[in-house]
Parts: sequence; structure tokens; C-alpha cells
Amino acid sequence: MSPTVDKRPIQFSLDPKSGVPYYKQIILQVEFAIADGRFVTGDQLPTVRSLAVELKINPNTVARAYNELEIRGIVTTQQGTGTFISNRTIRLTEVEREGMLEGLIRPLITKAASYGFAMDEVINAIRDSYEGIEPRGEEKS
Amino acid sequence: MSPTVDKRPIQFSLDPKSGVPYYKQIILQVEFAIADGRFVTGDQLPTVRSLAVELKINPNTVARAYNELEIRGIVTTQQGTGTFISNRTIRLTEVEREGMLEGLIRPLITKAASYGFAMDEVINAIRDSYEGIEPRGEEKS
DNA sequence: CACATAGTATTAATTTACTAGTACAATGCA
DNA sequence: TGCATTGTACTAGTAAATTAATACTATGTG
Repeated sequence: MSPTVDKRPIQFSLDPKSGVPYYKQIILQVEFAIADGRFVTGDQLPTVRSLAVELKINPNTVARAYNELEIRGIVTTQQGTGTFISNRTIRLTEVEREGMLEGLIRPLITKAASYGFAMDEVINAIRDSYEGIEPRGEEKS
Repeated sequence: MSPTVDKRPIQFSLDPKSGVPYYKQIILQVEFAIADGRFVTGDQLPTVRSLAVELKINPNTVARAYNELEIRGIVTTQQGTGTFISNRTIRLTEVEREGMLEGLIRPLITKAASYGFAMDEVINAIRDSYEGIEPRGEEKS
């Protein structure tokens, strides 16, 4: 019930000790926020400068993260206006979608197999993981 | 029909133009060979030196690959003896196994979701991928 | 136009990753 | 023991990745 803002602006944070580069941490946090519905199509991301100040890093680092996200079609940027979540699902053809999924899955399959996991184990684990993600609906009390 | 050896020694190969570091290419080829049954528990990998000569790279690069594979529990090395495929599935507790699967799956889920893939699409794609891998059994005609 | 706000470009410093050179240490067997 | 075979350690050179300094360009509003 904060009187000023209605949508909390999403908390970004960086872990310098993780070994994961800053720009990748930002990308992951955006991806995750989309995955669980905290970001939806049309939402504006923090500005390059504001996020840079908040995280105490250089604006270029934030810009790089936003840039990669735009290359992947996840966000749209307009100079002078801002960076926004795009409606990415519409932007891919069926062939592109399948190719991308294949690329995401192939390494998982190979590694899982070499560690001795059977297909059913993998699929069950995936089902479990999806239970932790709210499927884009509202979740007010 | 080679008169000397009965088990073909598995062809390793490197692609310098792929951008994937040599040691990772070796790891992937071992993982894949295990996944489709060309390597089974107890098999000896090529020696560090022989593979280095064959691939025209430094022994340390091969050693690094074998090292990571050992850290992951996929192979066992004995100085002076050789490097062998270990019986990894036995070496992990149930908890460790689940944790490892979780670690493999989490990034996939997040990315897939941010690209707009539904759980069913992911699972179907995984089923398709597994069709390309022989499930460790004999596959004679 | 003036100005605030937003993303972009160029350059460079620093760190990390990758590979190779070379020498060392452990195992097994005659 | 002597020696061949196997993995290991240490060092260093090169390339790539990561981040920052700084200055620039585009958009919107009065």
C-alpha cells in the first residue's frame, strides 16, 4: 500500500563475487522477471543511467545488457525515449522458434545423458521447475 | 576389419573456427560418446599425450579437459595408469543428482520462458531430441 | 530554440581465459 | 633398480572479455 507508486519498480542487484559478469546478471534478471510475470509487454525498464547509478556501475554496462536483450528481441529501445519489453513471441517464425528451442535443449540433453539421467527424470524435473513460476496471471491476495 | 584392435578408438576432432575452446570440445565429445554408448564404464580414454599428438595440441589442453571431466565425476584418472570412464551414476546420492539436474534445467527454463515457450513445447522438444540418442542398449541390426 | 531525458559511440584499462613450453612425479613391469 | 608410460605443476604469452571514462546523438516539451 505505498501511496506514491502502484507497481514496484523491480529490484535489481549484482553479486560481484559470483563470477558472472554484471551485464549477464542484468540480462538474467530481466529474463527471469519476464518468466514469472513481473515484466509484461510494454513495461519500461529502468533507464540506462538510473540503473547504472542504482547498481553503482558504468552506464555502458547497463547499455550492453539492454543491447543484447534487444538483439534477442526481448526488449525494444528507442533513443531518447527508453527501453521497453517487446512482444517477442510474435516476432519469431515457427522455424526460428523451433531452432532456438533446439539450441537451448541440445546441451542439456547431452550433459544430462552423460550424467546418467534418463529422459523421464529430465522431464519430471522440468515439470517441477515450472511449478515455481507463476504463469503470468495476477496473484493479489 | 582391422586385425589388431576390436573396439575402434573413437575419433576425436577439433574445429579451430568454431570459437569453442579446444578443451571444451574434448569434454563435449566425451560427454556425447557416453550419451550414445560409445563409451561405457571402465573404458580407457586416449592418453593425454596420444590425444595431444593426434589433435596437434599441447598435452596440457587435453589434461585440462580430462581434469574437468574428473571434477564432474565423469572420469577417473590414475597417474601412471590412465584415464577411465567412471561409474558416475553410482557416485552420486539422490540429493546430489537432483541438485545437479536442477542446475542444468534452471537456465533452460528461464530462457525458454522469457522467449515465450510454454512448458509443453519445451517437453515435446526434449522428447524429440532424445529420439536421436540410442538409450545405451545394444543396437545391432 | 533551450533543456532535460534517453540511448549510443569511441577509446582504453584491466582482468580473465586459453593454450603452449618445459620440467616434474607417480605407476607398472622386466 | 631401470625405464617406459601416464598424469601433473609451473610459467608465460596471447587473445578475448569485461568494465569504465568520456563525449556524443536523438526525442519530447515548453
